[in-house]
Amino acid sequence: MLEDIRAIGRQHLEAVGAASLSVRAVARDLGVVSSAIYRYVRDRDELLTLLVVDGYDELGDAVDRAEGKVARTAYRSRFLAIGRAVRTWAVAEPATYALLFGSPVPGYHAPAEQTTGPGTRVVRSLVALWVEAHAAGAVPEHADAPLPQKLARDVGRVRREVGADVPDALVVRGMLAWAALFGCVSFELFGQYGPDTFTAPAQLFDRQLELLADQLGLSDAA
Amino acid sequence: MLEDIRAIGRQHLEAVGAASLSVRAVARDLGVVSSAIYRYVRDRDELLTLLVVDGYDELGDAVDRAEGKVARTAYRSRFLAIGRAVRTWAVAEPATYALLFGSPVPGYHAPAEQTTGPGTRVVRSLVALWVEAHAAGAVPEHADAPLPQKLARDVGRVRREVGADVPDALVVRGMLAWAALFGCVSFELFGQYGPDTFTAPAQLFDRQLELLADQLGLSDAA
DNA sequence: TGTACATCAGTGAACGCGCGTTCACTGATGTAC
DNA sequence: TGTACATCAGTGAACGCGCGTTCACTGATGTAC
Repeated sequence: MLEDIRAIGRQHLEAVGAASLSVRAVARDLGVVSSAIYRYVRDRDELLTLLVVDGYDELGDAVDRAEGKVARTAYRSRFLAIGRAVRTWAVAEPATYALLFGSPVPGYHAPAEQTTGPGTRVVRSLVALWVEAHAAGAVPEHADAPLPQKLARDVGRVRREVGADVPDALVVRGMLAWAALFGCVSFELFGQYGPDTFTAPAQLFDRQLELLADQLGLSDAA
Repeated sequence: MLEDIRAIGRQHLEAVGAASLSVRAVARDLGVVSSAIYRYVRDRDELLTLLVVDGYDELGDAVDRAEGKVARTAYRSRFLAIGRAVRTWAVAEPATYALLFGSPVPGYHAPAEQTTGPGTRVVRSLVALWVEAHAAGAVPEHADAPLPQKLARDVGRVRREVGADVPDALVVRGMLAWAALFGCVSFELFGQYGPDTFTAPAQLFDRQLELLADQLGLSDAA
């Protein structure tokens, strides 16, 4: 039943968007009276949380699966695999992607306890990849200028939080790659390129990914 | 009056988001009966369009102003100025930014005639910058692999549309920089970095911009 | 095998709400003579 | 200066709608003896 709610919630997300997602409409499509939903879900917000967590997990699974097909030490290929998996999943589930990475839903605040775990799977995969690549010497030492004080402190905190023992420059370049990766996906999905501009968006994205890998200096062999 | 509608519409956008923007609520805050709005605006959709166009224009103005303070031939600085102006405006107007660059509003389709002009101002500024920089030799010839066929055709069409006589590699790198720039802004504004992660997001963004400029090989002097 | 009972998924009516949009209207303002 | 008229911004009632949430309820299912 919860499974059905999730599935139909997804469909409605696709049809009307998160802000207009309605308990009653989901119930209707479930063939059940609207109040019945409240047996499974406290709130409209909890329904949204369900979809958020579900989405993050699906994305995380897709990324793990794609990454699993590549040799652990093929760092550059792993990065490309992760990126492509993100895009592929996003194209298949645009509404859920929008829920996770688009504009925040006004009035809804994802509960951190349920959400941060699944919500950080992709970035944790990326961090693990960079840490391993750095340890293996598959990423060069970047001669970037030292960071301004505040940023250095922030980056230090981030490094400690994720337990990543890599240089500042790599953290910053990693964050750029991460944000840029999702930026490319969002641009495509949210229609920023305009209609009919790209007949082969996957090819464009692939190139963008390669450039991001270049920017990190990521190579496959150690 | 239209001016007041715009201003209050903006406030509501901030408060409740585009999907829940309501003609009645705007009228209420205007101190006017709800039907009065229809004297100025055909539709709820036209109200949204008003805000979209207004937002694009404000952003475009901000970008132009920032770019104007930098010497035309200081290509790298011009790029940084554009990027910073985008972020600054977005931070000041997060809801309008979300309307323009976040998830599409379900059920609303921006009318191309009114929207594409203002909506492409930033990217046209970027393209102009790259074309000039390339002509001046302030951007290197990138030794990127040739594009796959479909992408090459797409890129060719884009180049023709915008009248930019630059190599394929620069077009692709430019599109990455464009998407990445907005990706960084969206990540910050949409809360992807998590709360309290960056005390100095502007410094992070600045670094990301520099890296994007590096990736293009943009330099100031010709 | 048969009865008594508890559980609990789903019902249906009701609450109070805000929404977009229409329509005939009022009444102040400004123009023409 | 004074009157007649047109314009048109704003009114207020009404339409039909869907929403989230509550609450006492029904009735099938499963368990205990």
